[in-house]
Amino acid sequence: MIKIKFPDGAEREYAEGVSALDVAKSISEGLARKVLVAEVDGEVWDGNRPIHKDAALKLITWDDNTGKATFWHSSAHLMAEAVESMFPGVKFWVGPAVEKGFYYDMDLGDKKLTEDDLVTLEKKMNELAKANSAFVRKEVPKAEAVSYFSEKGDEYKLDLLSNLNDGEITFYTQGAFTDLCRGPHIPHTGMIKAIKLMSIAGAYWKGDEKNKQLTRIYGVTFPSQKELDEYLLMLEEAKKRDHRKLGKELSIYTMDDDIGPGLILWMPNGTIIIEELEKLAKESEEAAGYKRVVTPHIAKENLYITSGHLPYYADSMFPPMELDGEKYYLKAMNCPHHHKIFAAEPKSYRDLPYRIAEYGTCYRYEQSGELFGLMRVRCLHMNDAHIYCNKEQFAQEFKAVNEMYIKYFKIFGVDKYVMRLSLHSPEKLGQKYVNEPALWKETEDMVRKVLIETGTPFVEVQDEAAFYGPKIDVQIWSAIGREFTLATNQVDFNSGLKFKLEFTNQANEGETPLIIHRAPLGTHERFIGFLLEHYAGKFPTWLCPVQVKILPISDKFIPFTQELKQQLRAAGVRVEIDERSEKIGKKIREAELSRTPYMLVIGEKEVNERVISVRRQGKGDAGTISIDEFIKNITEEIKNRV
RNA sequence: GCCACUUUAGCUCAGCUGGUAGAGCAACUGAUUUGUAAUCAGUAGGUCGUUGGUUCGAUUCCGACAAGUGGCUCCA
Repeated sequence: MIKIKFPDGAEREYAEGVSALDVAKSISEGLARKVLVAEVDGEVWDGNRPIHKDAALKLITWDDNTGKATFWHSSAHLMAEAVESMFPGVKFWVGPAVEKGFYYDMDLGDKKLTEDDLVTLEKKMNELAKANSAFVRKEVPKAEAVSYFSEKGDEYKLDLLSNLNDGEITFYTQGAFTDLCRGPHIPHTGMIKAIKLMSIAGAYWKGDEKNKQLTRIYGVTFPSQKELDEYLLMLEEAKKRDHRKLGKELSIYTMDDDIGPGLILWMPNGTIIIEELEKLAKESEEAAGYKRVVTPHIAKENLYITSGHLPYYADSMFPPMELDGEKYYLKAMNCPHHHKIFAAEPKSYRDLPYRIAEYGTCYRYEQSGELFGLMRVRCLHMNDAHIYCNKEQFAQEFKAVNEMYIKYFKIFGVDKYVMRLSLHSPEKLGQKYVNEPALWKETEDMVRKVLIETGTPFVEVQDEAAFYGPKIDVQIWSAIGREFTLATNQVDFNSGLKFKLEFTNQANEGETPLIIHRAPLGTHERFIGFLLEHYAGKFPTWLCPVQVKILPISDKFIPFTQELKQQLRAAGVRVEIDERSEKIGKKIREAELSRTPYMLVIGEKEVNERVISVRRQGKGDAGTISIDEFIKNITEEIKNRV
């Protein structure tokens, strides 16, 4: 007999060799039907794998993320089984669970998959699922595994095997399909009740674009049809928040084939939002001691040779234009221009920290496949600034920048974001990163220290730094789940040296400043794209292109509404009148759909009593109020940016 | 840039297997003068993304290109 200890502390005795599923059954049949996998002494195990010694056991169901991941990983095997039955000779690479579902990468030779194939595959998977095939685990000696896949001519699995040792190789078989796999798996295929194959994509082997491109199929599965339906409905809902859809509906921006891909035309509504954001940025930057500068959109090649951008990023810049025997590039970043402003006049330690800011226009030749609405464009406006300081000032400056981020997030009510401390990879020094190991270590430690001291939650990631230094990226997610860097705060120990920037220190010696690159609001493009999705189009009043819509009940009341409009405009409120001879219901409907925060319904009663009836977007009738009081409230709301 | 898919009126979308196109909303005109999410009628609007090819004939079939979409790679 062995002792099994449960998470609640209870202990029960079972025969040696008992499985997690047996244990579940001893508790209840219903539970046993739900158990997908188990944790045995903290290690994830197949539910039907025998336990031979005393152990702590946790039964894992769909409610647990580990359960979902296992379910989806097993689903990937089920899909592979279906694929192999349809396309014998297919070779598989890896098929992991992802955040929502799973994929499997495979080499189908010359066969091109189409969406019709997905439908057929789905059918086949459903059929195979109903067979209730158990996932059977088998430990295999390396030599045997190698010969198995050698016979199949499967170079991909042989590649995986080359990194594994005897004793850690297991095969899993369900039905007619056997795969090299660490496991664990759910008990049997019958638990997979609802299947949806989402898309076909090309994916480079090992994620390297120099390698062969494999076919990747994405799918998602659920233990019930109901959950799949709910998930698909949720996807539909998310699409309604997509900034590309909202941007069109609310006339924020447009694009045009004759202008070019990734080039945004900001319509009047979008421009109002831009101007409000700039106003906010200018206010807070002025308060934080920044000075504003303006620099040109282009510069000579030599600037980017000095900055070191050309060797690293020439491919991401628009090709140069030749003028008077000189090459000029559209700027892809503002920093070199700003460095030249720093260098224009001699600096002493008394001038530091020297902070200059610009809503700079940058052009980046993003790969065509990378463009994505407002989130990834080729012409962008950065909320950019550079802070030149000495090492003693660094912590304070870096901290102040982080505080500005947090202040903005509060204003916009952003709570779902991750601060990512992006570090370099030592093995890529001299390639992706400037070859200054000591400076890398020093600055990375400084940044980490500031984050810890200020209690800012963050995650560390390797190989995400800028080429000139470590950075903090703020990661956010689009409505359809794609991840983006919204804002960035970077340390640069390199450009000061490259541009021979200097200030005279207290000892009357020349010293190179540290530079902080920061863009708390990222770019107009990405930030407004993000805000559209964040607010689902319902901007707070201070950001709204049209803050008040006046809706006269009939033509008779238009003179009064014009008077009202003048008063509101004089108070700095953006206001429009719907003068059409439509019924009030229609005017309200359209004002609601355009997400106008305040609607003022004006009829006979209002004109006679010189009051206004207020309706709030999404909230309905808000009662009657005096004109003065309304103006006082709304201007207060706008001023406080609530 | 790579893989897959898509492109029909301002918008959302119909249009079976080839015989040059339709709806709703929007726009315009007229009627209506309206009390908190769509008043009625009429009019106009499209070389069916561009460009080659197959065909007596292409929105429809095939190719190229462009733009967009889902991924991969990339992302200063």
